[in-house]
Amino acid sequence: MSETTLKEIAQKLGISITTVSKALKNYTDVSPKTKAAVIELAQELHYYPNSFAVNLRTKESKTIGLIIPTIVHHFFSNVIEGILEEAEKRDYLVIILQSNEKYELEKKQVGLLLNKRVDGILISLTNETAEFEHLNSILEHKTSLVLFDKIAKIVKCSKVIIDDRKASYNAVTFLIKKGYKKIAHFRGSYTPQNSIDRFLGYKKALEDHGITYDPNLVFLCDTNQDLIDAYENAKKIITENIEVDAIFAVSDLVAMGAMKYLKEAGIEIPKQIAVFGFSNWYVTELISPKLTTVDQPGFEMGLQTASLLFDEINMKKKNLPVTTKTITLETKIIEREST
Amino acid sequence: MSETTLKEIAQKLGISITTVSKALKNYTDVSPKTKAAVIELAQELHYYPNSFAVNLRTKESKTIGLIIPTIVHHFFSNVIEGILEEAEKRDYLVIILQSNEKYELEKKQVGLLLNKRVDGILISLTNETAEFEHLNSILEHKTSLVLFDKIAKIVKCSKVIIDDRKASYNAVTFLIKKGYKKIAHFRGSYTPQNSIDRFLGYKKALEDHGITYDPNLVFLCDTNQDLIDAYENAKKIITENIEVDAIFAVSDLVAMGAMKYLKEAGIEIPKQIAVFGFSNWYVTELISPKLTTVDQPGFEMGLQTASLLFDEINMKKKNLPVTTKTITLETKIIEREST
DNA sequence: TTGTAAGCGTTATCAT
DNA sequence: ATGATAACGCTTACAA
Repeated sequence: MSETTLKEIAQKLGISITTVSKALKNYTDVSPKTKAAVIELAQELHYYPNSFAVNLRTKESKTIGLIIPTIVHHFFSNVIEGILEEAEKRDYLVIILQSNEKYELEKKQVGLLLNKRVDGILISLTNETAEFEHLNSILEHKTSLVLFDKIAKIVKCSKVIIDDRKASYNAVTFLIKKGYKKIAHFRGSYTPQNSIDRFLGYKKALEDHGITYDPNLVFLCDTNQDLIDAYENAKKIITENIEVDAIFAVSDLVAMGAMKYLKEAGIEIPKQIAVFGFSNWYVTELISPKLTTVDQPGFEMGLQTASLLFDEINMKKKNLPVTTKTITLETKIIEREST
Repeated sequence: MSETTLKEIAQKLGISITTVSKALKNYTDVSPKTKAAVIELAQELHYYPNSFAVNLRTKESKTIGLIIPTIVHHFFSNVIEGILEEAEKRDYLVIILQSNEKYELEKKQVGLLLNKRVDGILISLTNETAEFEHLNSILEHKTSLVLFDKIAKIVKCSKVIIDDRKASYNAVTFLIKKGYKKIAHFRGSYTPQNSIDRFLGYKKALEDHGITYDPNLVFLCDTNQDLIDAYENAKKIITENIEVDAIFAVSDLVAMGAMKYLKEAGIEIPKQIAVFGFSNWYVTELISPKLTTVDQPGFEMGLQTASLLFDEINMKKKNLPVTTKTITLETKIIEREST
């Protein structure tokens, strides 16, 4: 049973391929009679267009590519869900690639997607990414590009982000207003902008509220075992008797790593030390004490990112000028028991 | 800057398209001189083949499709990672679709992938899926298919699974050997085979060890809020004073939902009630007490599933007969603090 | 209303 | 060693 083609239908009906094609696409210039006949036979033979041929003709694949640092990650997997939902709505398929936080891999994957001739690309950059020719090459290929969450400001494309600095500023301000004075920060790697911004927000909040910033209260959790880094840093605080009454963590996982040690060491949370996370992973509600955190709208980010991309693809198709925009999503503090 | 084509290179070099094509593909019947010239110019013009045309010619897309119930799920996201890793190794791209546990959606998505003419399809079925024509239609299209984790035994294709019944049997036997006698089971929905098998393993283990099976000790956690179901069921056990000294849960999340209530109610785990999970989600090590669970090798399952598919695709390409196989992955008990 | 024919960019067959 | 030509299956001016 070979695949049915337009040609086959045309032959069986004794008409031209053109007419068959038109009949199936609701062209006005086909008689109702032939149209009906074509449609009937097409259904009978289970005809469906050969997408390879359509792609070649129309020069579009109705497919987009997504490059993401890690899939096994509460925030990113939510973003993926949002992207898939929007793509489904728009009749697009999504090719997903995991860059594994490796710049070289990300670069290679951009190449793969360009080769595949996807209609657009969505990327959240790796922590290593510091050069951007691969992104610019996407633009040069006239392929639409939208960056999200981990972005590069210099690249001239649309972006969807949260205001990490502000979110972090608000979180720390919240702690200060609650009376905490010795607030440590468990920060992420030095390169990604999010991590930098969250640190900056932390610092600014302290300064704005008359607390002198103390670099010794900033602890690095930057390996891919950040959870363990956090555990060790908490241990350091306790064993070295560093004076700390609250910890503001760069992520929920880091917060949980810290809490794990604190609980094991018999430290009461938040009485002795408060802990503040970042992301609002649903697990943070399952642990005790429930973690206070910043809600980072992953699903919504996915939705908006994809939406922006599809809008841009459509504009380009109509030869209309595309303007890049940056959407900043709102975050909010979820107060629970750990602060 | 339009895309470079073979034609363009041929014209610039004053040779035929055929020769250019051959030169770029290491055919033996091209003189070293022209070959060198072609390759040089191709590089200069950043030539890369138009995949749409290649697809049409070769009738393959070097792309596979993956349909999965939920992405935001510790086990499934690990499977995805495994699949992507294997696909990368074999130079394939992966289109991912989320069926959201909806049979109708799964069915539609199979259609989308078939339309897209992917070279193969990977599916973990939804809990609702009870009819299989859509899967058989994949086979009729001569498209390779591999089912994993949530499979349908009747469908004639390769499969990768774990032995849920055995894993569950072993888990419950472990509890019995530890001296627990009133073992409750927090089970999953009635339809999916995994859920049924885990229940059956539970029941068999009791019977084989002289404990009469008591249906009143089986609690259903089947909504998409299974975590909350578990919480409520645990509450029921405590408030209604149901005699239980251990809970064997169908998943880690369900186990955590139960633990959440038990901890809130001041029940000591495992002293008063032990809790046993299923999957070995990394979070189970982060909570206290650390959860005893069954290690379910998600990443490995992804690797094997994809590998099976690619092998099958290759066999088909060579017109060799394909034999379907079922791989059963080993699970093991991870003993921690909750039992 | 219907059909002819060109073209999308490759690959493969068969001559030269 | 090189090239002419057909074919993959579809879309779309343009004719009839």
